[in-house]
Amino acid sequence: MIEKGKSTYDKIYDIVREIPQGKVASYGQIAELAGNRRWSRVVGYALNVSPEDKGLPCHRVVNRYGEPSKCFETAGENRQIKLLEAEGVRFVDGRVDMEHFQWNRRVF
DNA sequence: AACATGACATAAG
DNA sequence: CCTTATGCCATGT
Repeated sequence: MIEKGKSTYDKIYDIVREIPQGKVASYGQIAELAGNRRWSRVVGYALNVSPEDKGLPCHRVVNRYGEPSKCFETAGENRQIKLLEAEGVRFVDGRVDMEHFQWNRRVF
């Protein structure tokens, strides 16, 4: 069967939903897993226009430096950081410790 | 079809 | 470390 209807955004959302709790993924990583590593920008755009946060842990997506999005800034604090820390993700100097918390997809 | 936008990534100075 | 500039690509107008 021809499976269509799956737009690029859907693929991206699908990957994002697979990010386990306590882990984070970079835009480039998601783009690559979604099928094209050059979709990094599209990933950000997709999350920006994401219809709902339901089942979409967009807070587990950070840039390659582990920095959270400014869109989560509220009252001078990043809600994204709080959410991640609540999941066990450690932050160092305002950035995620990517070395230890970046999603591997093949857990091991 | 053309242009503008964007929660990125990489390179260069 | 910082700022610019360029590449990249789906979407919306």
